[in-house]
Amino acid sequence: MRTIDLPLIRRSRLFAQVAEPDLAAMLTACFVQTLPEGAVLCRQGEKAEFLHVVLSGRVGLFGAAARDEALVEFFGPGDAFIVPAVVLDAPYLLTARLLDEGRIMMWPAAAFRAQVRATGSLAYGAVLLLSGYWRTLGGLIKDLKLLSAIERLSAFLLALAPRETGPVTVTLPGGRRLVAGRLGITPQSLSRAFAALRPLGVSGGGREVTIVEPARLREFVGSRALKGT
Amino acid sequence: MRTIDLPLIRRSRLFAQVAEPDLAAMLTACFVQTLPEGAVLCRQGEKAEFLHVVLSGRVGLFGAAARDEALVEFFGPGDAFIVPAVVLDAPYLLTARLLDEGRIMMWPAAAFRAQVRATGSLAYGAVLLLSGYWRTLGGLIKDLKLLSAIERLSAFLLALAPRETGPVTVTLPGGRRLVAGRLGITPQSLSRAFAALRPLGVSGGGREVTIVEPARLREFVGSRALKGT
DNA sequence: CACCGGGCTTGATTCACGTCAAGTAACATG
DNA sequence: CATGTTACTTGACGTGAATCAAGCCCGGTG
Repeated sequence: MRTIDLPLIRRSRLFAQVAEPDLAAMLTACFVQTLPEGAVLCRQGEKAEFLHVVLSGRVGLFGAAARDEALVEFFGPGDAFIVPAVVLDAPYLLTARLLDEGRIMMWPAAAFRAQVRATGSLAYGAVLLLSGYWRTLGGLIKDLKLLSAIERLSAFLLALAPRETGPVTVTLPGGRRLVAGRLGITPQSLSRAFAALRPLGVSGGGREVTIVEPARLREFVGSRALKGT
Repeated sequence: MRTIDLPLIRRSRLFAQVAEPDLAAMLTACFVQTLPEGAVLCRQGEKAEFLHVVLSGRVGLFGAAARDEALVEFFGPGDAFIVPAVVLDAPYLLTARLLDEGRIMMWPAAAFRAQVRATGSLAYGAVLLLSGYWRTLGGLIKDLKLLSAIERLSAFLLALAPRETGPVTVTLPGGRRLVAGRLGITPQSLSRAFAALRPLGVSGGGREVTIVEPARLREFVGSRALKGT
């Protein structure tokens, strides 16, 4: 555990309410690893052994099936994922893989379970974290069931853009292949979706995409999709 | 609050770890309502005002879009839903509607937020509850992205069936329209999906469906879809 | 009994997206 | 400089599911 990691750990929502001495005590059981891109942190079907907290880099959660796999969600610094598998002491539902090189804090499952049960402030942090994730997944399901591929891409781009009216340039979180997985479509379809959005002022080179007029895009997806919200 | 409700409340995972005197104190802020089928408990986009705990009946969470809406998940007795919106003090992401007549406990949002922050055992219960829900949604997304409609129906039926080998009769949680929404397809497609499964030993009258040989169905969905789990 | 309305099924057609297959561009490697 | 290699785009074609449109079955009502 390097001292350089501490501020990153502190910043996680999981620890926001934990008092300083408690935090120090908790972390004695943990260790930090630097891992390369592509490293697998946990595998679908295996028993939960560690809670992982992302300190740097990004992690993707994948669901595997016969031939292909789908990205379910991804996480960045400050996120603690697979909390559910750990607290319920259940097998991992998904496979986690590093999308970049990154530093990951490992927290032995049994120790974490005991801490959550014993420390109210940690449990509260977990509630906040899980609440955010639940909303993310709920929104994802809504999108998958109700929106077309093009609409989902629009919504995705808008979510990436800061709430502005002028032209914005957003950076895609990874290659197009990854984005396609997140949207639940193939890379080819993603390409077509980008082409379909070009007339609406979405010009995309490589990993950078600029939206000429977010309002227009917002109106497009809004009119076709969301009523409330 | 009727005394008849207490055992139901106790049974909820949310309160599993809460000591008896604490529980009594918490419940002073709550009240219980009997509501008819179709009653709307909360509406997408509105600010969270109550946490709802289902005591009897079933509740569906729907996402609304321009013309249609999709069922995201449903809940039964013991479930406390929209915890995330309440603890984050954020607008509801989804609309909740009663699928049957049912008794619902209402817990004012501010009071619940304060209790979760103050009472570790309640926060721990919330962590368990949310963990379960996260896994449900994660599985749902995996299914939506990787499985065909027929495969999703198979998996859904198998999840309803007790872990048996012999012929099983399962009861659908509501009309076919509802099931179709849950699976992310139209009622017509559901009908066709049932027809497609008939050769595999799935005979469906009305709301009861009997599976002649669960193992065969399991093999069907397994071979085509899930590798690990 | 005739009548009607809602839920389920079935058929014909349409459409979105996946699949297969080239083709292009950027970059590293021999 | 030729050559992979990888990432992205584009086109042609097939398919799964939505849509449109009847029919069917069943319970309620006059």
